[in-house]
Amino acid sequence: MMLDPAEHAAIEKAVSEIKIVPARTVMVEAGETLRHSALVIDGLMGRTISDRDGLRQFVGLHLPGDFVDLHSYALSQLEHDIASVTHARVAIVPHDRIHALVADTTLARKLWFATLLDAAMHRAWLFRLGRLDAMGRVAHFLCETNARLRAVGLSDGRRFALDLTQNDLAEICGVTSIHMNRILRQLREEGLCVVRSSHVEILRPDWLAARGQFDASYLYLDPDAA
Amino acid sequence: MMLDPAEHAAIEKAVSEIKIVPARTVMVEAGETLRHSALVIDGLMGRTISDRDGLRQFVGLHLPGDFVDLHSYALSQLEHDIASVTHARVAIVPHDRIHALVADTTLARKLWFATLLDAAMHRAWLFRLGRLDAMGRVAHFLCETNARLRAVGLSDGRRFALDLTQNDLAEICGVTSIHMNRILRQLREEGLCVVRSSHVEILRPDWLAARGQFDASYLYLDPDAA
DNA sequence: CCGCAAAACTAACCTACGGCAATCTCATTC
DNA sequence: GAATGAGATTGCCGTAGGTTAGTTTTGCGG
Repeated sequence: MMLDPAEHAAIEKAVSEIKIVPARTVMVEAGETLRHSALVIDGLMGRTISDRDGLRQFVGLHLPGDFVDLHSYALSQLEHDIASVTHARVAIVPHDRIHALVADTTLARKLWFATLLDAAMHRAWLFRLGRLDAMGRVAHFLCETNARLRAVGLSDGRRFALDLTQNDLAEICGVTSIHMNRILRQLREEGLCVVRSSHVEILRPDWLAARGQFDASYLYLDPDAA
Repeated sequence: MMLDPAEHAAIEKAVSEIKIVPARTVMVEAGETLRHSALVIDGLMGRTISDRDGLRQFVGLHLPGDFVDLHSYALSQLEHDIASVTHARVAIVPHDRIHALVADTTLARKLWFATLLDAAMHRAWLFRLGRLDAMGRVAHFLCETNARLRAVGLSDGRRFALDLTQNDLAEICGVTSIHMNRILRQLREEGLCVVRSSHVEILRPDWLAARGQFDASYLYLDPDAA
């Protein structure tokens, strides 16, 4: 988000509480009225929408450093759930303190920008679900996650830890977990990418990006993160 | 967006130009550097992402009254195209004038809110593509569009004009136009909904909402728009 | 009123993915 | 180290939706 140190400190000071969220726990349910937002410190948090049978579609995945629901500040209630994927720690920032923060117009713009990045990611996900087949979706997602993790120093560009079950991946990519298993096997057998027990290794990054038609520009990362 | 008259006037005064966009014209291409945003006056505008074969996925559809690319103000370049669907008129608002507008913190918050609504709609679209079958997607989209058009007085709750071809609908719902044709025929034959030559008539709104698992809350419309 | 293009529609065939039903492999706990 | 349970894996079969290759309708300019 390119916050300068002063802004960083200001946000840090606005934190009221550090919350521990056990793995696979719904932290916020759709429709709840919220008076604070959450910032991921470590672990993975997800935003999900459930269908009438309780089957979930992920609409976002949040890594350490991400504001999960900054938008709840302006919306005050959300139309989706917020749940932990892994065990996680989040910093709680009360809305009234955000209100004080955004008195600084520059910071206000940066926070706005952060929510716009989320929206850009939503659009990339729409493309993924609308135009790619199952393997393309997985490829696209892995490229995206690799790029994002790399930007926060959690990937070396080929290998990274990612504590998602095949079922989580399925809920992200809009396929069944059985089919996700088949796709992962294919990727493995073809020597392109190994996704196994919370660890991902991309053997042919260029190929994966082509297969998923991935172009990182929507992440608006620093140019140095080649 | 619930702007008060003064705010409305302020935005109107910020318009530099009214632009006519012929039907099916790309107005802004991904990657272009933008110095203004556009507000739809009449017609339909769409936001699309193309795959490598040029096949498009709609990631948003904008009706009269919508800001199409307000987010370009903070992002300055977009990762998707903006194209007219029908013949349209748009009001151009230069970014430097928006900069002046957002000096008013209240208005800044409302514009932020407007971009958050877009994001909420993206998430609903993600749910649509990720969890619904083709008929569910169409049902969901028609319910959404009906609700949105109703909010601006362009639908009576059952019938409305919608100048989309079957191919447009296909690009919105992530299916082929051939399959879209099959779905529309089914809806017609089962007496649920008639979509024909730029006109939609919903015969059984409740059924359609159930079929598409549609819940309008993500549109954050006034409560009176039952 | 004709000619043309775009859109709507149809049919026959094919495949990617879903659904179901097992089985297998771990890691955890007592 | 047996018991438990979550997750991974596999096979089989059914179907929603894609593909290809048309024909028919609609709307529009001349």
